[in-house]
Amino acid sequence: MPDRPPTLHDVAKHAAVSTATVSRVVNGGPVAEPTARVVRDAIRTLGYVPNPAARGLITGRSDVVGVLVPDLVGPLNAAIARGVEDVLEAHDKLATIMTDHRDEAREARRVATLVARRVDGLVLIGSHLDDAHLRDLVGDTPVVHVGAERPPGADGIPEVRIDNAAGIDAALGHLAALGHRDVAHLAGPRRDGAERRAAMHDLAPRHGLHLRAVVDTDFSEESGRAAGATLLAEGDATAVLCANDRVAAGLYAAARERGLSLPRDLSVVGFDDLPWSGYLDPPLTTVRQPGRALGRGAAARLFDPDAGGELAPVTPDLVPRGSTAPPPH
Amino acid sequence: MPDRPPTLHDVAKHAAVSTATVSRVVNGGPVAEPTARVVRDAIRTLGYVPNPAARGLITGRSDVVGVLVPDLVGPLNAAIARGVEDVLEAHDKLATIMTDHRDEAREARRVATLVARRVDGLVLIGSHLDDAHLRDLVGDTPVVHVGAERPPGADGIPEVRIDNAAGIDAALGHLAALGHRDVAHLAGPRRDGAERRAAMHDLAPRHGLHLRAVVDTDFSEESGRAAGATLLAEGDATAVLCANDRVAAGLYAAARERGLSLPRDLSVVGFDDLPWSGYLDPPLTTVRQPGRALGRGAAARLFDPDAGGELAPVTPDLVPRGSTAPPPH
DNA sequence: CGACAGTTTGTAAACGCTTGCAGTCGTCCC
DNA sequence: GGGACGACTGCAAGCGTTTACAAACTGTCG
Repeated sequence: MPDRPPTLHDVAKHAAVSTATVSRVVNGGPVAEPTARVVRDAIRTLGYVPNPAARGLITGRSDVVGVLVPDLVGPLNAAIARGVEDVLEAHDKLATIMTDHRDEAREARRVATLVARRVDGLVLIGSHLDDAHLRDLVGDTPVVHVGAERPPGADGIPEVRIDNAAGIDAALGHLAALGHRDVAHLAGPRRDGAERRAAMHDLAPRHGLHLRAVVDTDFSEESGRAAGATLLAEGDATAVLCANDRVAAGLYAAARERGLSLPRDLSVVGFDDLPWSGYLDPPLTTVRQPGRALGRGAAARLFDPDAGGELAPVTPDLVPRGSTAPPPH
Repeated sequence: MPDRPPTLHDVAKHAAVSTATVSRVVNGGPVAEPTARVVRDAIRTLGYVPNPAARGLITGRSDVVGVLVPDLVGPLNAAIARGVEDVLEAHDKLATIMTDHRDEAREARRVATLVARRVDGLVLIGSHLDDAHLRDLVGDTPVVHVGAERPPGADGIPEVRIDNAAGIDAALGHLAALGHRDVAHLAGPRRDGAERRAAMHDLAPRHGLHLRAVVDTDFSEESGRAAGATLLAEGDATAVLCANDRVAAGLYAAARERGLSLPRDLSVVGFDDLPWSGYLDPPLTTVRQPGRALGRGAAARLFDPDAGGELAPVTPDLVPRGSTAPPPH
């Protein structure tokens, strides 16, 4: 191994040409074939590898994009990161992943670090930062949000989201196919909750389903248990579509308390596909957040010049497991 | 936002000093307080942020370390990455995480990419590369392995591993405390398997436990089922310590087939704490791989100048769950 | 045969920063 | 009072690239 990695100069000297020529060979500039051959040989024998830092100094691009992930424990965020990496790899760029931005200040600091490093773009997953602050931090570095719960009208920074309606649609189709006619919904708050609820109202009829009841939750398991108890007391739905998996877990508890057996007496569908959803008893049929596709979409957005606003939402898919079955009777 | 981020020159002009002085202020060189104040003000009003690429060109350091992770799906690798990040953050460095190096060629390419970027160090998790090839790729970039299954004697590149004996010791202590006297072991292959098996032989007596049987597996669930069936046929142990969680899951199956109820008839302990281990029925008591500590150890190693070889192994901890209970009778 | 377009190559000036060296002061000591 | 010494500061030379710009050819065409 060379003590000091070879530089453009070394190659130039070795090939008896100017550094400009070597640079052109490396970056595909106009250079006569014989010369190019000599240079390529020199590069090979010296084991020359361009130093991206120097190039970046001039071009202004670092070929790195920063990814901020709240955590990597669940498969969803990991999958998103993975999707981002997919497209970065295709563009010969690198991802710098930072995790665990617990609070806004911490996250802001990290964004600043990344911007200082002149990243070519930023993918923010589940960000806390409001648009104004963010804009201020990043200057004109391209940014994309993934799955941040932001107000619907927040403009400026593009965002990749899933198509909640499509997810609900898939779940309803599944239930209809099993023979259900009467469904209920444990709804959630904020934007995702609202969209899912709206989709229930819109789409249930199209599957020939009757939406018998909607009870609110705050997305937590406990609220799911409480809302589930309320729902089950009415007892005229054979299937419940939950706003997320946590709520579904709460509904499991409520059903157990009532002495119901799942999925014999009641079918349950979740939303998100959390890591443990497949290990519930019975394993939860749920709508999976398509993490990798989300990540791909976000990264693609970074390179696409076309203007801001919303991106085409990504379609989630249904994961049929043991919590759904034909209705009783 | 400025069209072009301010440079050292801009600050120097604004503060009426030379760029050298500004640089010294930024990096804590010797500069008189009044001057420093003026410069600091200029930096603040201009919003100057040093460009690490330029610095790196000169100093040779990029303040980035590369982390190669096979995947981010399980909590273990994510935790390792997190641990690495912990210590990097303390050193004002950044982690560049690349995932999914499925095969050796792909991994080699990624290592090369990272080295070309002049990373300050490399943390390789579960690497496929053999030492010679790796050495060749990285030149004198510091490298640390985490949890690679390499031959025990492989020298040169430091490696962080867990203390398998300590893990076994904790598990045995747990079983002894519950009142068990007769234990068995479903052993695994390779280095980890061998160490765990050796620890069983060494340590069981010290806990007053009698190691009644050892059956081999290949770390797979199916081999665990088969080996488990063999083991249960003998039936003189009240607790089985499995080489890993997969094997333990196999043993669950074997026990079920035999009509045994866990943990009433048999206590089972796993090793690794896979994502689903807590969702088995009963939830598996297991020895958890301390991912974050592993990551911390690895990263710390990167900065420590002290010489190669093995690192102090990291102690795993026991996660008591539902698969262990006092022995029957 | 000279001008002209094209092609290929080299020259040199950036890019934003660090750092060895040398200069400029003001002090201290004998 | 003069030299030595320190403490600051500026000058300028890099670091490894890219990239206008210009130079040097090769043919081509009139």
